[in-house]
Amino acid sequence: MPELPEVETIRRALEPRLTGARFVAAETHPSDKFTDARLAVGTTVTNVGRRAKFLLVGLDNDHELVIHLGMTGALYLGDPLANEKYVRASWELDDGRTLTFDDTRRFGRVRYVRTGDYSSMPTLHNAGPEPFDPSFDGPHLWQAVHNSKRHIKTQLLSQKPVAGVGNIYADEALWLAQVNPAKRSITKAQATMLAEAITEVMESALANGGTTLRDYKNLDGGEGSNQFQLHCYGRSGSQCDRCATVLRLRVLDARSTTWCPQCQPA
DNA sequence: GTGATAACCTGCTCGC
DNA sequence: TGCGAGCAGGTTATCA
Repeated sequence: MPELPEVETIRRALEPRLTGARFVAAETHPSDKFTDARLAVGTTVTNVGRRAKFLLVGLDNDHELVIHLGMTGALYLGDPLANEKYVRASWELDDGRTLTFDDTRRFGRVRYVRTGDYSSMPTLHNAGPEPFDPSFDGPHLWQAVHNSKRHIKTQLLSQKPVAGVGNIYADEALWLAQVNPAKRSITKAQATMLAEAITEVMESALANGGTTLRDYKNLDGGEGSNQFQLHCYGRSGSQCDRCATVLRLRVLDARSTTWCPQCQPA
């Protein structure tokens, strides 16, 4: 499930290889989620950026392709995929290569928008600061969450306090900051610890090339290695690395959530 | 405006 | 072995 570190890993690999290439043809799945991909035909890629979990492919006509990988999306650049069963969009480039968007569950999407106009994508439009942005710190996080009555984890997943956090890194950051995911209010001190934890787990995951649990693949089809560094997510029933208490699992706002009842008291 | 919930999807796991 | 149910989860739409 690509979150910020996974999308950024893909972006870093994609930008030098795709910039300057021209889209000469495109084919898509008939779903409205993907048909925008055809609108890029005839344009040239000027840059590849990222905001939150969205890839932003800049084009030379003042437009962008906005690509969200959803749960199972992956991009490949090179020859067309041998197995086209789950190909949702593919672009033929002027140098003979093919950019392929493969997405088994079809949770991903492709949009063609004016550069910077994300009004049709509310999550992107309203996304908070990046975790590596100097403006993201404890005071900002506390200010963003302290008036809400929602669970702190649910607020993180909303992308509004900070961009790019998904279920894996939300669990990891809350564990690192020793904050219970079901809390509906946190102190300023906890907000500072949580902001630092979010930045730390994101930096670590990025350095490890992302987390591959099931579906995530980088641009070359390889896997990340951050799954070997996880302390909390997916480890329910195992002992906490900090206090040896058995980690618990619950469903919080329809999201599986792992936490340590000792380190992260309610 | 805010919060809660359903829908979208399909491969995988588990129990019978 | 085969079948069905349940689960995984990011974003959007809808309703209260």
